[in-house]
Amino acid sequence: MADTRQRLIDGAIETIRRHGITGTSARTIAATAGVNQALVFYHFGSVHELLEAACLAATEARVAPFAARLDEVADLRGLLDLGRRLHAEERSLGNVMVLAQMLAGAQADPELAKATSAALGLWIRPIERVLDRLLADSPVADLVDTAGLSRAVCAGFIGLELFEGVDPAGAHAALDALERLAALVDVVQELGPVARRALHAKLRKSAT
Amino acid sequence: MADTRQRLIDGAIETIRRHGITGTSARTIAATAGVNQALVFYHFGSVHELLEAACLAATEARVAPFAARLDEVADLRGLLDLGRRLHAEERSLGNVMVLAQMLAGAQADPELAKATSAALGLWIRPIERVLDRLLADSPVADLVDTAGLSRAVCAGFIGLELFEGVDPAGAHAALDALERLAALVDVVQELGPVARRALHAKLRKSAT
DNA sequence: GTCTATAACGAGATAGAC
DNA sequence: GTCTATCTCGTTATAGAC
Repeated sequence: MADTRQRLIDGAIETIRRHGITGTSARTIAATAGVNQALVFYHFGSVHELLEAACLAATEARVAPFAARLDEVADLRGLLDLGRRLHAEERSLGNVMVLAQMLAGAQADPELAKATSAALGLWIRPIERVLDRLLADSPVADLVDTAGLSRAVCAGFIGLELFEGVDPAGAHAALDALERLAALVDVVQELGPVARRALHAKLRKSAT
Repeated sequence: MADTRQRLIDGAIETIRRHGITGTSARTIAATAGVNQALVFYHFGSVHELLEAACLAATEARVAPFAARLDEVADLRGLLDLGRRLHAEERSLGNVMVLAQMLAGAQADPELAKATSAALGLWIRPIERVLDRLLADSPVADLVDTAGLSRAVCAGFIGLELFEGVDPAGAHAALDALERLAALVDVVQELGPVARRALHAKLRKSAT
């Protein structure tokens, strides 16, 4: 059957989610997928290459519906709402956890690093686009780097996901705190023209 | 010698930094430490327990001088400067990387999770203290949760550290973007009383 | 394409000499 | 306290039957 490839990809993702990168091997993946261990090497050549393929495929599948919802966001408040919903969904569907584990494994492995970076890019690009759109006419527009900010958001999600694994209550408090901080930017956006100009001048001065 | 324990602890940290959690074993640790592999089990009982001890010891050693410097910070701008210096130092000394790897391994392992959470607490508590101190008389004081914010900062550092392993330029851009965002809070802090009251009222309204 | 069998090796852990 | 030797198991990967 041609869907053995797919079963292996799904099995790889599920194994990373359940046992982490340290508990992921050709045997554990094959057991999860319900296929023979040797098929990992027949179809993908190595565990490595299977992980790379699985990481990219799973991320693509997860980003696609998210990107569509991003395009419907009208303001920063809506973006925060979407972010919280996404975070809740990720706790069960778990693509962020997979990326975090891949990222950990990639630190000492240039090949994994390349694949993981590509997968991360799938999240980063749509987030950067929506930030560009929403901050276009903001008083902080020319002082905020959306390319950097989108990467910071992704890094934050990953850090929080790992944090949640060892301290769920702490991670929840952290997310709440970040939302309130982001609300600050939202409030600044809605300030009157006088306040905006004052703030703008101050920001310019402090941006050196 | 009694310093074999210490050599193993140092070797464990160095091994995690060099080979990640996936490349860390009794054998690789012993090789790095220059001692016999069996001594891991004689001194610590298991690789697991060695990792827990090493993680806590290394974090304590790294946090102690940092906590002293935190107490000397006078304002938010100074805190940001210290954060950037810390980040640069961490790239070479690497305690954050160790924590990130431990965190990844802890996701599927309750015992490691407990030790890692304890080590993270060593970073979180002094950060929370300085945030409490600096934001005490800020217009956003009662709208910012310093407990959550300190955890978000730590999670962010860890996410950025992992990010840097696969995309150094992107991680750098992310850090810059975050600093500019934090500067926004700093600017708000220095607003005049009229603007502060206006902002405060808006924040209150939007905090529901 | 899928299976069994197996090679070659590294893992955690222990026993026992020194 | 440190070493060698060893046990048992899981790991990647391949060879070859079907």
